[in-house]
Amino acid sequence: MVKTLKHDIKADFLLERGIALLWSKGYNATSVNDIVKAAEIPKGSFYFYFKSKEDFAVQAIEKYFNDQFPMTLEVLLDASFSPKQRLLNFYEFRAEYLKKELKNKMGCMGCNLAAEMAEHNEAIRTVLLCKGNWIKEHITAVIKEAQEQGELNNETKASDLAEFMEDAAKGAMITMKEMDSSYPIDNFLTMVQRVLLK
Amino acid sequence: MVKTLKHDIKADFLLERGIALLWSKGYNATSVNDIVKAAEIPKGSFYFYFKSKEDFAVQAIEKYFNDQFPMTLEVLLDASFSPKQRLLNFYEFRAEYLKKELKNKMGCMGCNLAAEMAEHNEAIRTVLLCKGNWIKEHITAVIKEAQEQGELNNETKASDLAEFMEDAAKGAMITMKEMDSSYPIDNFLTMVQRVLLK
DNA sequence: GTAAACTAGACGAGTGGTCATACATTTGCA
DNA sequence: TGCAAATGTATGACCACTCGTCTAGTTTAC
Repeated sequence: MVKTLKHDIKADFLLERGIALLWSKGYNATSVNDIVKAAEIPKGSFYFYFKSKEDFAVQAIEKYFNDQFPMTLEVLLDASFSPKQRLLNFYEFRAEYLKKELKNKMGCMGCNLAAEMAEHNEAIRTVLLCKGNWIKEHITAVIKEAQEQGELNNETKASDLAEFMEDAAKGAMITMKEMDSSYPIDNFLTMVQRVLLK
Repeated sequence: MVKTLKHDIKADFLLERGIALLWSKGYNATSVNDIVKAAEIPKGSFYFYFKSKEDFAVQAIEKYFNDQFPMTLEVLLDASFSPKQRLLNFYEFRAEYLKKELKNKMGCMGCNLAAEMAEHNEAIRTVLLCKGNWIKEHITAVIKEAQEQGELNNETKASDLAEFMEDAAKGAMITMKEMDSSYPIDNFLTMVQRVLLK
């Protein structure tokens, strides 16, 4: 089977519909039936486009990060702001998105799937790890810039600070779901502004 | 059905066996079959002890927190240390447990289940929220003590700091699973010591 | 003898995945 | 240029199995 353009366009459409389900319900609660119903294709077609449900999930995670992150990356790299201000803008932008678009409900798909699947599925763990590192590298680079310019002290290694902020954001997103409130992410943002990037 | 002592003991035993499964595999990947096999009881008996799988999960979460937290609470309230030192001991104790007992693999059951279930199951969301608040209240109280004694500055509201540290810990536990490494929780601990509780 | 404690087994619905078959489009060659 | 062969795309019935739940019944204890 050779991958044609048409094939890729339709596979991408299935991924788009499936991401919404995986994001909200997780891996095990999303069935292949759910996905084909959401995409309005017959069941049999699913296995023409994807090797397995696991293969679908791996590709869905890749697409999720490739589609979502560049939008926030623009904010992180916007040359009209100083490095430190770009970091603050970046986290504020993401917090607004979580609150407005997702209504405190869905959090981050990567984080949800990591909690559910990382221990028992190597393929999914690996792609999540890879995409997470990609994001942290970008954040680390901007922290380094800010440190070099004296905007931030360099008591903390840039990559450690990036890791800590990303982890704190993950936790806040989970508690948002638990509380059904924006308080955890608002609190995270305040702490980033007042303590971590002061 | 009247709840006898014998009944409760056996139900508790089922919960104990089930917690190990829920903790590691999550709600949807743990079947009633898995639970009765692990507890070596006939399948039919499950519904003698529990109303439903959801009811089982709610009780399992309650037992999980009631069994796990008191152990760490002792560290948090140990009168032979100052409030600030107790907070540091508390997080260090938990980090050691995650690394040694759980080998970076399983994280916190509450956090895992929140990520998987909070959006779609009110009963589970509610019990997780309630138990999470219970823990945060204890932490908040010790932070307040430390602030009153001048060990910590009171720029940050005690409950906000407690929330932030708990969220950061949750995120670190998820990344631990993702990376299969203790780095995120070690990094969390360092940041708590050097930045948050300095 | 009787009530409470317990359980076997089956229910219907759903699971991820397969496959023979059909139609559509592109290709190679006469 | 014509047309068959090859390839790409689409389909839903069907597989063996598992799911959570329940009823009808057996076993146990007093």
